[in-house]
Amino acid sequence: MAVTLADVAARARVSAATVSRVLSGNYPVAESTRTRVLRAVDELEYVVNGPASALAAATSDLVGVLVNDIADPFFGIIAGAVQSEMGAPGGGPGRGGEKLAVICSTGGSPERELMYLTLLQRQRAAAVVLTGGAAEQPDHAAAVATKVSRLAASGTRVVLCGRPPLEDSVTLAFDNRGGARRLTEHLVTLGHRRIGYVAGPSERTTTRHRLEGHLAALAAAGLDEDAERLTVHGLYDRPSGYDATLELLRRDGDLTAIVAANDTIALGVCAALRDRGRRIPEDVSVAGFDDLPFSADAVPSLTTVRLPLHEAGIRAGRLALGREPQPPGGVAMVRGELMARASTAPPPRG
Amino acid sequence: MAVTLADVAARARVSAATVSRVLSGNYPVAESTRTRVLRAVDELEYVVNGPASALAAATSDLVGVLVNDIADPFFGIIAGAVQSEMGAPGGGPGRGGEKLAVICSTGGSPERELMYLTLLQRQRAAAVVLTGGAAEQPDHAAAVATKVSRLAASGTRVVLCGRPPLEDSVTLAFDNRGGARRLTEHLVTLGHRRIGYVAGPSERTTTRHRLEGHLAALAAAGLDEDAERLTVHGLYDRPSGYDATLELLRRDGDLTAIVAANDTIALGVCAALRDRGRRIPEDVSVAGFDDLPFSADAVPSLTTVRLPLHEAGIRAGRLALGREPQPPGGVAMVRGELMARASTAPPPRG
DNA sequence: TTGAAAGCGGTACCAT
DNA sequence: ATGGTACCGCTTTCAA
Repeated sequence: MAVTLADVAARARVSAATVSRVLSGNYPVAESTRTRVLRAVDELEYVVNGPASALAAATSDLVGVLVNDIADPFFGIIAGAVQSEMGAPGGGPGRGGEKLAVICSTGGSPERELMYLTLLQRQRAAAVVLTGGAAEQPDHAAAVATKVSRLAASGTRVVLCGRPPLEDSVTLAFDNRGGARRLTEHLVTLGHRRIGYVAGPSERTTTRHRLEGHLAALAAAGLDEDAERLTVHGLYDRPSGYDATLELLRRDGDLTAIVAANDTIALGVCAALRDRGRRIPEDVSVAGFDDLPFSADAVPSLTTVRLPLHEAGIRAGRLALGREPQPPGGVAMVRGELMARASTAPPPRG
Repeated sequence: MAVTLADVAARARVSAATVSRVLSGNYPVAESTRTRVLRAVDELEYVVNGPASALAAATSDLVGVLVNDIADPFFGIIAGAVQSEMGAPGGGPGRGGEKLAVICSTGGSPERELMYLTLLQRQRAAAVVLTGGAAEQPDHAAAVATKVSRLAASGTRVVLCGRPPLEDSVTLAFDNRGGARRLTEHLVTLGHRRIGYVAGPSERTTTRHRLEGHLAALAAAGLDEDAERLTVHGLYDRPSGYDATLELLRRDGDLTAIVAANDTIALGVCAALRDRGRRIPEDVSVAGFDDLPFSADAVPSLTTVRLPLHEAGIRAGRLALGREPQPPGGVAMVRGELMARASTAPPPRG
């Protein structure tokens, strides 16, 4: 049906083996034959059969990227960066090393995470990048750890991005604890005393780490008495931020600042504050986390921790492709930058 | 190295053929053997070899999804919806029909679009979903059309989503012209006379269609004299919206409304207006397009055309999987809903 | 430098 | 209902 290697070989009057060598380019071939083969490839519009190639070579050029939610720009930026690292231009038939990124949206579900890992194992993926905080249920964590080991054992490189280190893999860890701590410390320095916190789902590592940083800052300032009461958990989405804010205002109408566990939540926080007649930042300061392109518009924050998502994605991609040496200890820490916009600092009322 | 079908067959004391039948589930097998095989699969932690399977069956369970920019929520929503349509839960070893969505970010580049199509052809993808407006350069359009035909010829189903119909494929077309027309008509009805328009890149079909709708509405109201002067082109991103707005204000400082070709642009429009001291919507109304989750926060629009992106993605997925019958004529029109928020209507000054 | 041929791991047709 | 067995298209020794 479709054009095969044999067809090309016949037209170029060489053996299939030679064509294969020309295309993979990792074997010496006479220049004259080489051009002859390439011409045949061109004339026949030959396109390599990926599955056959993967079967014979025991590895495919697929790279899996697991994200919580593909519609969330946070993951979109990382995934896009990973993918951009894969694509060497010039998509001729030759396997110029171009990899294909398979982006899988787990919706935060541990089951789907495992399902996708299995699917990628089935595809004999060259590498897998796992992004986003991990679920903390012990059994699922163990299942994931096992899967990761299986993948690694079958030659799939595994890169963890923004989640706790695991055996048989490299990790790019975000400094969530430190970033969150500096964020709240900054608010405290400005004089805020009643600070609300809108956290993510409690069973995620990212959620816990950011919350720990926040609490550490409060404790250091002796403000941890009300901490628990002024913390509300939700999902990492806008509606949760909205609802959580209403709840916070119910618990303490005199808050002067609200820290959102991420920018998407901060969006909802702002909307709720506006709907309750609070001006931002004159009445209440809002602080965010992450590095979303629209956050500057939507979150007129007093202060923000900007995570270098794009760079992190690029590095994750390089690690996945083995283009970058393993970090010492297998873990590289990625720090967020504290962005304080003093001009929008609100007058603390506390 | 890895566990193979033969291993499972041996352990279950059946032939490889039987194991294959049990796993694909599309052939009668005695219940007793069936359970025996499944147990062996379980005990051996067998995972099908995708490439081998794809080679033998001459089709893979990969579905390609091409988007302009994975970090743009517009495409994220569509891609996520397509993917959710692929994943039947229960990721056991059996090929329960679960497909793997390969999301490819072209960055709007025609070359990369072609490259990814080739890559997907190489993978023998089961289907390909092309989203986003097409480039209008004749040669590229022809190249894409050819590629699509090649793909279709080799058994890959092709679905076009939000782009002009093509041979050998089904199309889900957004009613950009109609939506944009109704948007501007609404502004005109409210009394606006000086309406600016921030368009996307001029070589995209989406851009042209939306602009045509806008111009048609202006022409119908006899307002098309200044239309060209009050139209600025840019990219579909925030910075372009910002810059374009500054340019518009330079050309006519008395605009009472600005229509943005999409919500991302609208974000930039709002930012620029604020930076220039204009209040929204009291001084200037901003209108958007699309259906981004944060647009309600970021774009306090007078009016918006809400495209049902999620539903469109779902339908695209169904069409790609052949779960939905082809629409009559191969083209299904998806209309956007006009969302007018009367309460935020500004007083037209014109 | 090039060719011949043995797999790689399933699938599906043909028997039984 | 099950087994035997040619392929599927490419990669990679091993020879020449």
